[in-house]
Amino acid sequence: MTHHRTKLLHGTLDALILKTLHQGPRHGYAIARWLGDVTNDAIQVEEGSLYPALYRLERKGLLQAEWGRSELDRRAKFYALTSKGQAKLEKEVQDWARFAEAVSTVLMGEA
Amino acid sequence: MTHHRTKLLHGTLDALILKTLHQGPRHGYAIARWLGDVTNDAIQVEEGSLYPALYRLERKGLLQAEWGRSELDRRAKFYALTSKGQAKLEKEVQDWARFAEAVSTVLMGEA
DNA sequence: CGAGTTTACCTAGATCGTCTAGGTATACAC
DNA sequence: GTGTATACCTAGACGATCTAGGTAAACTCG
Repeated sequence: MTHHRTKLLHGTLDALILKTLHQGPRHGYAIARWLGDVTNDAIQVEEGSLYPALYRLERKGLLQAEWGRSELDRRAKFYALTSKGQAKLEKEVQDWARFAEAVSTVLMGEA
Repeated sequence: MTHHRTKLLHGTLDALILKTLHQGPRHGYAIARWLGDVTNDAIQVEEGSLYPALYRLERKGLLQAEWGRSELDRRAKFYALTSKGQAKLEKEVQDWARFAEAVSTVLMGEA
């Protein structure tokens, strides 16, 4: 049904998650939903990508997890950005900006 | 020595190659060099990524290869964009634009 | 009340693209 | 004639995402 439009996500997912949490703690499901919402579904994060990514980030000390209750009163694991995660976010944003500009230069050039 | 700055390349390499060849036939080595040059090395394509990518694209009928001689008189394989490759390029450029805009929206948002 | 849907999480294995790290051969510089 | 740059090739490792399953609880609605 939905189109898995992109292998492009590769390498950017971590940054997207970190940025989402920069607004404050959120549980996993909400992160994916939010990313889809604000990008008009240009970014669709599958759960099989999402949860492993969250563990990875937690294991690296970039996120801190805590069990709680969602807005709808279901059990949910809330993730918060650590200071290490904040630093990582800044670096990744820079990398992205540089890379995206480079790719755009090439792809959008009239040539 | 050089920094392999990015897993971000994932998924965009095909488009970058196609676009490079949109300017006219080039041999593999020259494609990688040109991408590095015009992007100030923000995009660095390793040979171990480059050649497999070229085969992939050729196998799919997006490129056509022909042996010849380089500017420096060494044997070199020149790749040219096919019409199928041209069409693919256009689609990939669109996909990139959409995706990059979405990522930028998220990452650059003040939030 | 009970069936179906949504929320929310989890995970093994497949897939696929890139990178590492080797290798060959030729041309030119010195 | 030794070293460097050009130009290509490839096996295997690696790593991130996706597929496709699964669980459990809460709400919806007849």
